[in-house]
Amino acid sequence: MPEKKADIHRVFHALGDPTRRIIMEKLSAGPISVSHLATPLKITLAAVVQHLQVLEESGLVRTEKIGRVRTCSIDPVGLLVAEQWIADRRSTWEKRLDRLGDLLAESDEA
Amino acid sequence: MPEKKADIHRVFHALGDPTRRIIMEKLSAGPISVSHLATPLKITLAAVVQHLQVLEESGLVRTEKIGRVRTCSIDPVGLLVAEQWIADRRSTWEKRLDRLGDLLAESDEA
DNA sequence: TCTATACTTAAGTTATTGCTTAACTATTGA
DNA sequence: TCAATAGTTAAGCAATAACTTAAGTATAGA
Repeated sequence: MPEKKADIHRVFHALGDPTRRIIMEKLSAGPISVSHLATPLKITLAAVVQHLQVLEESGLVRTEKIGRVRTCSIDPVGLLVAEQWIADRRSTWEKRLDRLGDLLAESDEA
Repeated sequence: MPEKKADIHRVFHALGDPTRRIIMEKLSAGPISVSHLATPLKITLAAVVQHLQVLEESGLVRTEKIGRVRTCSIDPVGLLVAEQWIADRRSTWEKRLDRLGDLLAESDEA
């Protein structure tokens, strides 16, 4: 069973590593096997597998093993969680600016 | 001069730390001084200052020192950079699914 | 002017991460 | 059946990151 938690902490921690972001960029173009994923990266297959574990546990990547080949693909859940957190911050921040604008407009009228 | 690079690496690395995300959450409610920011956190003021440096260098936070008080606030640039990266991945991934859907529809017609 | 406040900076320690090597399992194809 | 392929897992190492302490500077208020 795939470890899918997708809590904010796991997701942002996973995205914090540059190699894992490169993996995400590759995967957004379409599903690919572990060794094909590893080839252009200058690290060992074992290291790639470890990154994939982190990505899968955070809900950013889904994998399925058929025969001896594990195929990896984007799991939209993780990206959604991250997108949502950022949107929440921006929205709170923007609402505050709006209220500030209203207050300034009011004081202009006076 | 404030170090504002806002490259993807800096931004995601900065957001990868839970304490820094708590700082961002606090700041989205409005500007606040360094020591007010530090009070609820269970780390020293020096540690908070270090986190703020990372956040400022990544373009996620802006600070201004007036007198002896440094006031911190959200810098939307950093959040935009992160949001954009995620949106790009999702969009590429979704477009691929659409093409896949078209192909399946075509093969249904045949 | 003198003291408290609000940071700032440097140095050192500890914990976490990313990586490698190496030995292993499971599957495929000749 | 036997070798090559594809991935797994554990152990250990080295770099980085987060944090602390401690000593400093600059400003505010009495």
